[in-house]
Amino acid sequence: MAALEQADEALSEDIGTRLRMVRQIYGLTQRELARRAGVTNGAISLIEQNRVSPSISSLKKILDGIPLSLADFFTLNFSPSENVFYAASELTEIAFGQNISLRMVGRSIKDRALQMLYETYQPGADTGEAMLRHHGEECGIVISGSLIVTVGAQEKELAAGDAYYFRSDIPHRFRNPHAAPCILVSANSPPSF
Amino acid sequence: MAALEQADEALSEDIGTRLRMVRQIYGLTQRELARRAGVTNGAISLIEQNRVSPSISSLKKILDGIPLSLADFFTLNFSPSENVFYAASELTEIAFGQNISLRMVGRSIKDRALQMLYETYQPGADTGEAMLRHHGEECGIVISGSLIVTVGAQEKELAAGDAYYFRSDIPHRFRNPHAAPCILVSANSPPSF
DNA sequence: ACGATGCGTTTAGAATTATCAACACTCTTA
DNA sequence: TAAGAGTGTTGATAATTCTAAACGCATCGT
Repeated sequence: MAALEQADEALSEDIGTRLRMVRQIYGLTQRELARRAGVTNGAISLIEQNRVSPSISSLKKILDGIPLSLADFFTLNFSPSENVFYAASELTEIAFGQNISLRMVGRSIKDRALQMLYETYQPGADTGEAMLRHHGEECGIVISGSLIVTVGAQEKELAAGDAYYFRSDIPHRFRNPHAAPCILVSANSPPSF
Repeated sequence: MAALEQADEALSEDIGTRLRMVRQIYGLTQRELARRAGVTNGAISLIEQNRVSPSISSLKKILDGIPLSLADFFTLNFSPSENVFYAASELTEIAFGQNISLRMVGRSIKDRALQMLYETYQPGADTGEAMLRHHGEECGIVISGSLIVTVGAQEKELAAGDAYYFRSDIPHRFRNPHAAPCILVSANSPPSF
């Protein structure tokens, strides 16, 4: 995990760091990767420390053990800045009215295809009669409390554990007429904000 | 020129053939590339014959002499199947109403995006021996007169109706050594000015 | 015809990289 | 705490790659 803290500027030409990152991202030890690739663990150690510059054939053998192509190895962005895990406190809050809290997962990620929100609807919260519409698709699942969801002509009260999935360009609305708050986790693609 | 006839299936893992193709496409000899890269011509010869598997450091030094990044070297498609030259008869006609004829250059080329220029080359005009290079792709078609076009190691005299399409970072040159002016319609992407 | 020039290839030896086995270190577990 | 299995690192040696200089073969100009 420690190596994942490395700066990503190193990735461009620092083959050793790049290999180490890739290996760790794939959850392999030097010995396990060496065994799969048919090379020695020492060789991988030396390469990762940039004490040698591997031949293409060696590097290819190693990457085959992951497996990963040479093109992908040099092309892909293995930057650790794209975190996998986010603590609850790391979700970024997005203002949306007074009674509604939207907390986004992985706000800093660029060029993504998916957006996930942790939504809290206080009693009386309502996205409004002027139904929401945008491109893409979205889905969600109610965690606690209950919520009335309107999609086009359909309307349903969803309780904890219930879920939905619809095309976002169908007009939709969320409201919580109950005394208890409602918590919902939703995802939509592509991101709407 | 002969090596350009190689099949493109060879490109995937055959580093030697891939290097030779790239070198020839860029119009360099083994010795010239070796001089630029700071390696010996013998090394390049051995690599191109796949008699050795170069170290990353060596390969990088060589590619720096072109110049070309490792990522591009493994990623880019240098397949000769993407023709550079198209005879007038090879332009594909696209129907567009009754009075309009559209003749497209390089119909088979995928994933492109470009913009177009109308160019006139007076007698003696020459973009110069210090070959042009920039990012993107460009193509063109000669309207009247004729023009000598050099792209990497390839050179051809294009007459009215003939055309070209190539990646702009391959050094290129246009000249009109004739007595009559030459009119050319060209397109490039992204726009260089 | 001829030498001069330029091309890719080849070979012996210097330089670099990979292997094998041992080492130091951190965990886990008895 | 001590044994055992896990990890990454290191040193001597074997294997591979790179260099330097020559070779054979074309092409060009005189």
